[in-house]
Amino acid sequence: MDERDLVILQAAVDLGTGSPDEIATQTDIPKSTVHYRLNKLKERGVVSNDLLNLDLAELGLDITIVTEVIADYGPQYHEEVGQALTEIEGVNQVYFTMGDTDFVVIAHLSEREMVQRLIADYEAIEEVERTSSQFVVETLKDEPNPINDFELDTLVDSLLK
Amino acid sequence: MDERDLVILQAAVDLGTGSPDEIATQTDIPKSTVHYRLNKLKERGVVSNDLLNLDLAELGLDITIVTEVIADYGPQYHEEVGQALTEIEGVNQVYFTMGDTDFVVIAHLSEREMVQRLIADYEAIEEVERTSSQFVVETLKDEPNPINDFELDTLVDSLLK
DNA sequence: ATTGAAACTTGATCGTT
DNA sequence: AACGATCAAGTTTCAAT
Repeated sequence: MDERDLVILQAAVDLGTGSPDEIATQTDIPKSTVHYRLNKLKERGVVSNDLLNLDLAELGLDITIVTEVIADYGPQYHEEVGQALTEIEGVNQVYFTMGDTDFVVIAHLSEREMVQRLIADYEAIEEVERTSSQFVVETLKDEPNPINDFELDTLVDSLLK
Repeated sequence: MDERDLVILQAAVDLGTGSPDEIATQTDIPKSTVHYRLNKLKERGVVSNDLLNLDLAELGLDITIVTEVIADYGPQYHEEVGQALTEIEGVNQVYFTMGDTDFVVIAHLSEREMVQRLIADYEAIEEVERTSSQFVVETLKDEPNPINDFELDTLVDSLLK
């Protein structure tokens, strides 16, 4: 993995595509070179399926944190707090939930030090009252595409409209 | 959305690709028709980015549940329980965590009734001691690709090796 | 809306450096 | 490993239904 791989991956992520042609245009790297590099990355498993599955560990994002966030001041602040949560670097999923907990937030990080920064960022939001974080020791399943768990025709009633 | 759209989407999901050609071969629908249908689905936002981003609400999977699962019998059962959790229909993410909670599980469902089924499935696992579920009222962020939150060059140290 | 066929664009390969 | 040129394969368009 060198700078050139990074340039290619960055372009792929930005463009949301694994097309050698588009990446080549964006980066000014010849498309046969892009093609060659992408193949290497695929062989190594860093990238698969049109770049939309990335191996997080390979990319250094091997720390996952699940955090429950409780906010003050009632429901009218939820949208604002939620928005602030989504903007924190490393935050991947933000769910606004029913019950005592207000938000469940999942983040992927690259280094131990980022964990402190992350929690600090959560707690720096004015309306945040309390957070409770858990380290993920192992990710046992993380399908990019939830629909993979279903045969679509089991959902047929809600779909045929 | 009709049966034909479903056949096309199912093929796309099964094949893991949005290629009109491959879908046409798999389904025996002419590829220009597949192309036409896929464009309509893209216009409507049901599908994007090579079919790997699907609009869950559009697909009827508009209920999300976050569940904490606590298991008995110590760490030697974790792999087995974790495996069982991943196999439950609708379960999308399974994290094995440190702390009092053993697993965090995220599931996407299409109907209220499925929620009871889901919890029952969790609790039917022999070693599961207790579950605590929360409805997701709103998904504020759910990036399929965690790397989108980062400029790759901020991860450069861990990557350049 | 569907389709077969034509036109076009792109991805994959190859040979040279 | 890089890359320009080439070829194979794919996607997109089009005209007719």
